[in-house]
Amino acid sequence: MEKKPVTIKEIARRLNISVSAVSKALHDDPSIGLRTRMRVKAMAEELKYEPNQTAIFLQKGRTNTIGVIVPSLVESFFPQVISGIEEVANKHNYVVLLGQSMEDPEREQMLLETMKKHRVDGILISISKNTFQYDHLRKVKESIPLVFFDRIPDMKEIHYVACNLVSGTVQAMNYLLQQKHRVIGMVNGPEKLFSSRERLEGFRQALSKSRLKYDPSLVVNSDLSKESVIQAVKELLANKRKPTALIAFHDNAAIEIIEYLKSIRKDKSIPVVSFANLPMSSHTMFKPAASVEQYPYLQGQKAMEVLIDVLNNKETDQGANTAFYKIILDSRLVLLK
Amino acid sequence: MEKKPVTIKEIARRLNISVSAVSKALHDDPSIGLRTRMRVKAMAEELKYEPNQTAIFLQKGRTNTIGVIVPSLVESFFPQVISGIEEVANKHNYVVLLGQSMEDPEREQMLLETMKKHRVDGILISISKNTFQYDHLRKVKESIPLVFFDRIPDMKEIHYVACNLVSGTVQAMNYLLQQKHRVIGMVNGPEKLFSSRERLEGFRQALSKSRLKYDPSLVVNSDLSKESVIQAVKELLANKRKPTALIAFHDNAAIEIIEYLKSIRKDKSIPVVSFANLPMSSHTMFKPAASVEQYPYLQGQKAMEVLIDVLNNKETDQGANTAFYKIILDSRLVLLK
DNA sequence: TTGAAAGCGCTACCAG
DNA sequence: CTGGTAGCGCTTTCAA
Repeated sequence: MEKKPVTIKEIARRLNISVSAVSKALHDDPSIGLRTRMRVKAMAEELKYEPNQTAIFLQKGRTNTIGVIVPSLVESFFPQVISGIEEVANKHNYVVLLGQSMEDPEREQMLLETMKKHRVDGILISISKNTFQYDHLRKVKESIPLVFFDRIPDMKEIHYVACNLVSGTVQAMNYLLQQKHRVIGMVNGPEKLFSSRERLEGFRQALSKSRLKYDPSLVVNSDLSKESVIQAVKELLANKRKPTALIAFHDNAAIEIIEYLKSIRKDKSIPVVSFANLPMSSHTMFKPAASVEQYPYLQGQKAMEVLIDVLNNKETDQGANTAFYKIILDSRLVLLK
Repeated sequence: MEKKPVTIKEIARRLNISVSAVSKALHDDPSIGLRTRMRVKAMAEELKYEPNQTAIFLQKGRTNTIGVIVPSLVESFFPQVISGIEEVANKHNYVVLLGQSMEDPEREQMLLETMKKHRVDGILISISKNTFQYDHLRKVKESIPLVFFDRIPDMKEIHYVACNLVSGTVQAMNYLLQQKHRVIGMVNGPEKLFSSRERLEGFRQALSKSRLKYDPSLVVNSDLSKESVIQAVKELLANKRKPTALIAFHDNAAIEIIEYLKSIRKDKSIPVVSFANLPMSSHTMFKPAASVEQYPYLQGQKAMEVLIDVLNNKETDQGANTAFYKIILDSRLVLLK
């Protein structure tokens, strides 16, 4: 099941020419005579020669490999992002090294280091929801181009692509406000998460545009576990101003919330709007009334494009590059039939 | 954002010793005096030396990287397999190069070749549902250890791990037979798919054990697209012996089927049993009555373990290894509440 | 038009 | 205990 691979040297030996000639011939270097070029190609073909990439990697100092770190593939948002990444990566001759952090900052750090060791040319990462300390990210950023997507750390001087959740949240709020809801509650994510803060910002903006006042007790943070989400709902329902509509952090949370509301027979009265992390085609029971689409596939494509750009500029520029990509896609509220 | 990396040679130069001494010191080679070993380590630390894996890869002839090819990450079965793979891969210091074939045999071939170029140590693959021609697989198998999982090609002399779908199908049938169904229809997958044939086999075995005769017109193949699945259902319902229960190829198909049956108001009368490819926790409307669990995570773990074994034996054995792993996990029918 | 040689960074073998 | 030295397979000047 294994054969010793043919090398350029072997071809040279058989043809009684030098390795450098072979190398050049294989690359169609004009300085090599057509005749020998042909002979080399023929021999390469015959011997089924395949260049040893690892040697080329060493020589070129690049691996044509990019690392992708996601919190978890189980959240179906990320497979879609990865598909987008893969599409443009392959088109540009890059290959994808995958790692799941499992929402564990230590694993995240370990993955970053492993990928660095493997000399990936760049890394695309969506940080774990428990990552609040960014030293490991900063450290890696010193030596490898990093592009963040979807879950962005609160750092300066980084490249990232994400959805504009502020406007998404505003849209979600407006939808509910239009339906005459005046007391809207929000089950948010971890307080330190960038995207949680964006949601909060949208929440406040929408209220102020409608000349309603912001009541902090109507926004409850959760760690997105089922228990914590339901706990948050309980708190909201116990509020003196009881909300008549809810905004959930994402579809998974929304589903838990709706299931819970149904179980306590509040389903009819309280619509829930959320942020998409599921392919909403799936015929879910406990479906939210509307969801903010975040275009995972597009995010993946964009992130990879950014990385490729950074990689290309790195070759050209000498060091001190101070331009950082901040690509912000517009999210869009989708009503679910 | 980029620094020129420290090499072993640099450390040697600064310490006025040889590179080989440094290399050995770093590896705690006992032949190096404690004193110099310490000095080397200290210097390495100070300079933040990190070994260049690509050089080591070239030298060692292995990359500690394994390729994983799945049809698509969107089918949530595969992310779970990958998680299993990743778990044991990381434990053994391997890293995962990912590729999605998108059910396209040409892309599948392209991915195999790319991974081969990148000199992965081995490949885990679940073939696309349109792959009926195995030349590309055979070719790669010549030079790189291949382990198949879940979707197995009809080839000799391969390693694979899969679920025993025959017994799973028998269980599913028995479940329906116990409920006094005597005319059971099956919406199967592509005829050439190994797993389709296993389902068919289970279908027939169950019937014969119950002393019922097998009626070929009650099994209809589909390509698993929504249209094709619904077409299959229509055919079955139009059969002279109209089935009173159905077995679907997998949950996705089951959902389409149930949705269709509801739309034509047959829902109550026809239970549907399927094979799990969804995390069934998801609160689906149109849920099948029962589903055959296929343990994706476990399959991933086992497949990776097999590969590691093959890899280790390869080092030891000289060529002619004739033992092939065929790991068959038992599937189990799970009733959905 | 071709070849020799240096070197990418590291390991390993063999003398001292 | 330590240091040359010879590669791993390939690219790339620089001479010839």
